[in-house]
Amino acid sequence: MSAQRPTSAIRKGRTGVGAWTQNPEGVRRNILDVAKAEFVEHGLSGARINEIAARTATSKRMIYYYFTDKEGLYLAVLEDAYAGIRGLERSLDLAALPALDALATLTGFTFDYHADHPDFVRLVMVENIHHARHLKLSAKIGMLNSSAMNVMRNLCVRGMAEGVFRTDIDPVDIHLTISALSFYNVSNRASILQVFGHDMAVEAHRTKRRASVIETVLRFMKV
Amino acid sequence: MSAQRPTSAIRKGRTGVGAWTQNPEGVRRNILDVAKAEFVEHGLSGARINEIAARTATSKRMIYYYFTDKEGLYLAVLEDAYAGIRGLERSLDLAALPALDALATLTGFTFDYHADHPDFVRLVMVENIHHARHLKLSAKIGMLNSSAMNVMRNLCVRGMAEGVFRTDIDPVDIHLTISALSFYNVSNRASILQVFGHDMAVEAHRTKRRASVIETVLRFMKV
DNA sequence: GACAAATTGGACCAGATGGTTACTTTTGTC
DNA sequence: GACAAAAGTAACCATCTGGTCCAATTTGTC
Repeated sequence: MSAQRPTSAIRKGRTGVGAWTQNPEGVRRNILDVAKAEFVEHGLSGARINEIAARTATSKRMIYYYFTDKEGLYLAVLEDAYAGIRGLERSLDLAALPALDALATLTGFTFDYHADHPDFVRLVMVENIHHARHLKLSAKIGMLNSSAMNVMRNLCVRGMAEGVFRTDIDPVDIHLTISALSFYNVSNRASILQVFGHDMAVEAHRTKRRASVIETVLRFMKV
Repeated sequence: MSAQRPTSAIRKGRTGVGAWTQNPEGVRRNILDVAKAEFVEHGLSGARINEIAARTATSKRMIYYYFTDKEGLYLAVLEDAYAGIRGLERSLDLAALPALDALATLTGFTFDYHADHPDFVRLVMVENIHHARHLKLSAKIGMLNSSAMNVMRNLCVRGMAEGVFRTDIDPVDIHLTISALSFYNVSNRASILQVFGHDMAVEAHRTKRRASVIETVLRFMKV
């Protein structure tokens, strides 16, 4: 969320004995949080290093000390954001549910994750504006994301075996559908509000939309 | 599309009698085309006025002459892009078709429009990054967009009357679904490619996805 | 031919921007 | 206590950036 003061170290503008504590992780974290907020708000080109430095509990010096340059900082923010989503699907334990319930759960979860993490959505938007150049660059992010597809693939196989899913379904296709329906409300919130006067962040709208998305996915998959 | 030379006027770097012709519309158009390409590629903050000027058949001087400043230029580009989509739905003559066919046609059309106009999609992304601040500002764009919703509303009423649509459907909801499923493939093309190795711009993928989207919408709407 | 609009050319500018340098001090650990 | 890593301070820099100004010429129209 918003940048919090590191638990130790860094009391800006103070020098002398006992003025600060070594806390590399804390400083990194602090910079990362502030930078994320800036990149989310203004995009990669729009974000200002000086501004980030100013909002930080530390200094511009430390940004370059830890992240080399603007691109390095942005990449670190991106990787940090992706780190948050990975493995989350696994915590769902879909295997315990009948395929149809599992699909509904997975869809609802995906919808919620996007709605609850607009920052992540906006970073992905920014990244797409830049043709996913940094995603391409990041070894870290690369492998971790096929896990989501594996979950989907397994679920499809099981649902077909149970006889509750159509057998001509492509896992990639249904994954795209779920992502699209979860992503769009958040990514295009501003233009939807402007054009239709409909704010997707309003609790009632969100709840209704959530149900509708699940319904859409289930109807598509059912035999 | 890409910036074309104006039909008359402007042969860069030439002076003297007969060197150029007055052509306000041509010059405006030329600037607009170049600017659009730049904003689409780099976003609002990332686009460089100097770069735009250089790619233009005319000069930076003329950009400010016609568009006042960067924001003015961007707004003009945005309005121009929206002007392209307006009224297009009306040319479909959905009324001539049974409601189900009309819905399939409208969905396919929306899908195609997005796929064929990635520039438009990217401008909308950029605009959303900026919280649709300029959309808000533009009187021009404001009114024109409710037309799409009217088309949808009429179709819904008719489909329900025909007894082929569910009666508990919200026109806004189905419109969002169609938009989301049309928008996402284009807006997130780069990250989809990166994460799944699946290029939505490949003809075969696009065709398959198109059919799937229509199927999704129809299944959702059918009684 | 007068006059406004269109167009050209290019120098110029102040402030912002990403990034660097140089140097010092403090901390933590062995 | 030695030493490297962590942190701080603050000035500095080259370049870029959006934007302006000046000064002139050409066109089209009435």
